[in-house]
Amino acid sequence: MKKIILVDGNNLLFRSYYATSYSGVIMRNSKGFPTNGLYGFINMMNKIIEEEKPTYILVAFDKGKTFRHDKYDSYKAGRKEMPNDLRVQFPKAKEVLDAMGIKHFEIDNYEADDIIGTLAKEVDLEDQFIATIISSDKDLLQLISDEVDVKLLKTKGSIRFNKEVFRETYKVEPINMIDLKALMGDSSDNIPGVKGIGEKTAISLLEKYKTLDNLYNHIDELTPKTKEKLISDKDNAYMSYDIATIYCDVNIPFTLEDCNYKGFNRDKYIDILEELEFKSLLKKLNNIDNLKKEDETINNNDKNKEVKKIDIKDFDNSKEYSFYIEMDGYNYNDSNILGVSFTNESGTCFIKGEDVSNYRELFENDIKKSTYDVKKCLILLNKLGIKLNNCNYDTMIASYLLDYKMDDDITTLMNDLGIDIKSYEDTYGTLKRRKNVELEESINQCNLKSNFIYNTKSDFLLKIDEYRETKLFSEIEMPLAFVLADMELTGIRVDKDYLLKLKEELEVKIKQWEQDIYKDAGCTFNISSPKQLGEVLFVKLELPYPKKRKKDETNYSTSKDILDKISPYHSIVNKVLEYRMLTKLYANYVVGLLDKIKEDGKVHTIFNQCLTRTGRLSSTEPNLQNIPIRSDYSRLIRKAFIPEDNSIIMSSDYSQIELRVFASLSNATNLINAFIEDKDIHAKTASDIFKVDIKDVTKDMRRTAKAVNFGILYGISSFGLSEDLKIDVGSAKKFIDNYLETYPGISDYMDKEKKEAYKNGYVTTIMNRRRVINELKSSNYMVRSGGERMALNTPIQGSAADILKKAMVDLYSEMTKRNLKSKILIQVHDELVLNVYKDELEEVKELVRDKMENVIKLDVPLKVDIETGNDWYEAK
DNA sequence: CCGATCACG
DNA sequence: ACGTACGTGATCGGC
Repeated sequence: MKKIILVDGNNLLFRSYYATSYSGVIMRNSKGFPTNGLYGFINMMNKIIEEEKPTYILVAFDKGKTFRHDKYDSYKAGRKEMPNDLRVQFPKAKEVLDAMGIKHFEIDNYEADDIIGTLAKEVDLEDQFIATIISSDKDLLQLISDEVDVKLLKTKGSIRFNKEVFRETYKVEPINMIDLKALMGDSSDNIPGVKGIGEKTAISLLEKYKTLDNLYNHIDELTPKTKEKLISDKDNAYMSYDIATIYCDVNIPFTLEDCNYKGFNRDKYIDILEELEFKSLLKKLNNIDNLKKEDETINNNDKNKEVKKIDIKDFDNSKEYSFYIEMDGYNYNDSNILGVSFTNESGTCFIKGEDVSNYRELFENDIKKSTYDVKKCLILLNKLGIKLNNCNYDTMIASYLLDYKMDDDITTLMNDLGIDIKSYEDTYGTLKRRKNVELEESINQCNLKSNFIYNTKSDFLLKIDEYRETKLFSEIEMPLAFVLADMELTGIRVDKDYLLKLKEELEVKIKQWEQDIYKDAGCTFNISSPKQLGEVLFVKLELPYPKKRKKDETNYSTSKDILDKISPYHSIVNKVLEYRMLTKLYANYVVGLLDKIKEDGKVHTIFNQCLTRTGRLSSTEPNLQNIPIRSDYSRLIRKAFIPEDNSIIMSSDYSQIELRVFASLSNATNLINAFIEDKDIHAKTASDIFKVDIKDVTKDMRRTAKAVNFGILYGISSFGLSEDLKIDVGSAKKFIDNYLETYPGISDYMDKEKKEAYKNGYVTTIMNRRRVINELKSSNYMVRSGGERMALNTPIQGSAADILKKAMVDLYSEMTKRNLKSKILIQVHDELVLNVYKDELEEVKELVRDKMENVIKLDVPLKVDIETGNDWYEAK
């Protein structure tokens, strides 16, 4: 049996284009030719060839709009014109295919679908071939048959649909995909479908009635609502049916046999890659060559050519090595070790999770080690009572500092560097649907990962050095991972009874508000649904909508600032606001938090050290960085966070750290002096810009000045400030101009910062943390100005993050050295929360102040405010 | 699964 | 003439 791969070329190029040009940033070669679509396209074609190993392959393209659709003007009108930057990439794509030795075809007035459909039918009719169709368009699923399956591309990975899988998913035959699309529509293809009918409803309808025609024949059996929808959109349904139907009768001037694939024209392929300047692809090509050479000497039957497998008995643990721990879940707090691979210069070996305890020596000895996500390792090993010594290199942290595209799955980085390996999710399945994985595959992947860590270490370290981030890496981020691991393991105690009491109290209050709101509205509805709420407020109660609505906008925004504006017109509005606050508190901070309390009566958050673009940490499960404080009632949640026995909670937060950093970076003398004199900075700013004595600054003036100060940190715009202060743009602009006149140097600083960012393509913080800002290259004004604001804000937010991170490392190291029982528990961007034993109170307080205030020497002093209490509420 | 909303710095 | 502040995470409704 011969297998032919049918690829939807338009679909592939479209996808790649939009996948890599988000925010309007277009990747180009040095001649300005747009290449973003092609990059993904070529990668995808390579992946197809590797995975499918086709002997027959064809890529189909659209040519002109299909005449069948001409009668539907509205359909045509709704289809967006192809951006020019994308259009010009099509001819190149075809050149690439020629160089790759892949046949491609297009024909006047037909779409790629139709060509694929015709060939799929041909495959059905003869008995030499079977076919696999590759696209992300579900429409093509209608072509599935005994001989034809579809590999449906998803954002992450792909799903292979054959008849059985299709039936299981959609409960109908593949050909009824057309009926399905007729009902549910497809926004990406401008197929309207029937309004108000989504995938779920459409499937359940077709499960019973099979086809669109039959459904309309039995329309009286349906619920009144559905019936009405179907009747009012009948024309659209049938038009959608027409559009979704793939035409399978194209005149094709070649045979399936003509699609034989014989491999690349290497020289031509390299030429094109060079022209497009796809260095990583060229490098990959090179690597493959090298691998092939190595392959013959090392291992000639294994798929993972570069790994030299050795037995654990033969592993020499006296020389530097890397290790990779594969776990059995997604969150290391609820997972265990599945297996570990170790790599040194002589090869890679693997041990199973259940054997790890027998090899504790491999973690606890003094030999230099490397890994990926050392914090994860520390916590997984801790469950087995195993320590980790001398692990001073973490590929995750290194790649984060080098601003690679990465996440907590090492395979993202590996793929990015051209190594072919399935993602964790592709291998082990999703949290809900786990896959059975052969031990062999697990071992191979784990080996590859460990091998990768070992082999890339020196390159990464060199690059870190080149970026002048060595100090940041070795003295801040690496040690910080150990601090964070300790904080996560320690956890924070939560008063469960208190939360349960609050829960009951909230349930009563929420019910009361609910009834009250229904009474005001004259009907019951889901208050939490912005759609229904908008309907009640602005249609039923006819409250004035205070904002211009864009045409074709169907929903009213019911956000807080809108509701604040209309609250004078009806008593219901404030009730809704109150209801919102209470339900938020209930779901997010009472029930949500209760769910996260472990058997030890504590919550153990996970701090993500390698996520934010600015260098800050983030916190999840639960997020302890957004516990309420701004409103009196909500902040009562903080009473639930309590100390250990014989301890108190201590909170130490930097006063105005970002503004201080900004003053220092921008060299604004007036601002610097204000901090040196330890003045109320917002009041001082107010007195400066309103030109009044500081004693005469009113509350309102101070509030305005505060907003301007914040605006400066965010990369101010007069519009943004006017929104925040609810004043007109003209006055906002005046405030800003005034500010910039009052503090000379700031304007120059911001210009300089932007210029540097444009020149380099990135910005840096005081510790040389780097953020690449591709938005600056955009031709889109909005995207570009967004980039400028990032360029202005990142050095400030990022430097402040650097400072607290270093303070944490310094503080932790001293606390450990002194053998203190007290612990750092939480970091909230400019604040540390500690559990402090009463007998250590004075010592810790002094230590915290010293380490935080003297962590770095700036042109302005750093200042912390320290509070203590019997819970987090009191310590503020 | 995404957008809206809102919690924090 | 653009349509707007920087950085996060959790929950909900509605497809």
